[in-house]
Amino acid sequence: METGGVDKRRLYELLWGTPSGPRRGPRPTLTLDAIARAGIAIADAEGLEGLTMQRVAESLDVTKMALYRYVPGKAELVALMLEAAIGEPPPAPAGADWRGQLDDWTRQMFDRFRRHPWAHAATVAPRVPGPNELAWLERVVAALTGTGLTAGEQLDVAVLLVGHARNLAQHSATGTAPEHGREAAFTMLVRGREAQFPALDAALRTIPAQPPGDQALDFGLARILDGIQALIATRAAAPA
Amino acid sequence: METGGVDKRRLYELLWGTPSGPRRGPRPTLTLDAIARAGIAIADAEGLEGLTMQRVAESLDVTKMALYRYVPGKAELVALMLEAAIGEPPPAPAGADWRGQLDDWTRQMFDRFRRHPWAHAATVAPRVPGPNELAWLERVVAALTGTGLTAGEQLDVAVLLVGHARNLAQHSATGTAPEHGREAAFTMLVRGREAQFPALDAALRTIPAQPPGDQALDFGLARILDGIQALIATRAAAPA
DNA sequence: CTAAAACTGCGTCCGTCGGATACAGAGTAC
DNA sequence: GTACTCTGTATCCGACGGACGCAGTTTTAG
Repeated sequence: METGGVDKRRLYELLWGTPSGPRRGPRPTLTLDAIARAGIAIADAEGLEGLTMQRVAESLDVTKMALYRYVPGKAELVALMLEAAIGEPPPAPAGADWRGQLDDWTRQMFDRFRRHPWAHAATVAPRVPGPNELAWLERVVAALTGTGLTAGEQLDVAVLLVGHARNLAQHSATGTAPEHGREAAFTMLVRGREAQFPALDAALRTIPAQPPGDQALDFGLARILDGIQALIATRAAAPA
Repeated sequence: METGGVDKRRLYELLWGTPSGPRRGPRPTLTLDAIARAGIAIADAEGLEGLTMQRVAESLDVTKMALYRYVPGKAELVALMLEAAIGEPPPAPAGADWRGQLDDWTRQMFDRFRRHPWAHAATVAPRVPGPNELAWLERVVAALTGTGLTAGEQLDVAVLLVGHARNLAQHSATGTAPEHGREAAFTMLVRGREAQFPALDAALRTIPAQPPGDQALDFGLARILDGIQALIATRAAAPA
């Protein structure tokens, strides 16, 4: 049923193509953007499994097959949804150094992913990046320009940060349970198997009540930025 | 079609349950492990979309419905596949400090994810952790015991490292193109839009021929471990 | 002003998927 | 030996993604 394959050429046109001029035939009743937004609304509420061409069409008061006049298939629809859901990057915080900019950047990215939990699954497969996605990347590179990091390292930083934001957004949105933290779930599993997981058991015993929040995001982000800062310091001390 | 929902209670039994004693009726012709391994072989070759109950059954010379005597549904099968594919954690390198242990741990995890590209998609949804998954987590906590990090921080480190390994394994296995690196793909997109992505354009011009390998994994891992090391240093200097 | 051309939206159809259900046979415990 | 229970299978279903062709509508060419 699901082809799974993405029509890369057509998807590139959809993502980067300019709105065409006057065409022949009846006016299209739909817009790519409206379709993408309808899909986003459904996926936000019920996930990618709940996203059906039928449901998208219904929410737009159109037949299912009408959608295929705009989008080659479901895979390309999800790609368009992703580009629209990520949106344009927010303006860089004024007067911030590279660290402040990257910190803000990561938290903004985290927010987008958390608002659209399906986005994680949508970014697992290799994909054609859209204008918005490239604009986000541009922000990272711009923030790191002049720090002494090579271009390859700047891209590596972007990969590192977006990966962290995406990873933690998943943990935050689809937490093991609404009422318990992840520690409670682990404790239940370790109980009675202390011999098998001694270190884990000892650690879980010392854990206090977990304040809800994005503590894991903060922790990882601080470590990553500390590590980058250390590298920049060595580059500044001994420029190549 | 796909229920999407996982039977948590039944899955817990499958993952953690002990092999039952003598039962009545005919001997089962299959094993949970054999089914999981058959599924892994198919998913390794064709991804999760190519994984079908039908195909798994065929490769085991059984009817499709026979599988449902062992596994409640496809979601639980994938969970069992994941647990089997991750496998037991390798022995910790002898005589290594926490950094050496975590470095090795992350690379080993990276290897598992790269060998099974579908594992990333399988770990997007919240899940019931199996014995192997918990054993891997135990290794991280054990390595960090005595460093002054709190239990919560130790778990945060595990989340950070496994996220990085999983993220980079995806980039490595499903690279944008076999012949070009990611930089080549970006360059094609930025070309002609230099005004829109000035920093990215400038960076891409300075990029040398990219030696294939796991450079991005190394870079991010080094930054993360540097950041953790800095935190441990402050804890050692001012113990709470 | 007319006619051809092109494009939209839709109805119908198909193959495949995950899964429910019911049944016949095989093996075990009493 | 007999009753019970578990296995494997055959059949069936609804839902999904997508192909195809038709009819209507709007723009362009003459």
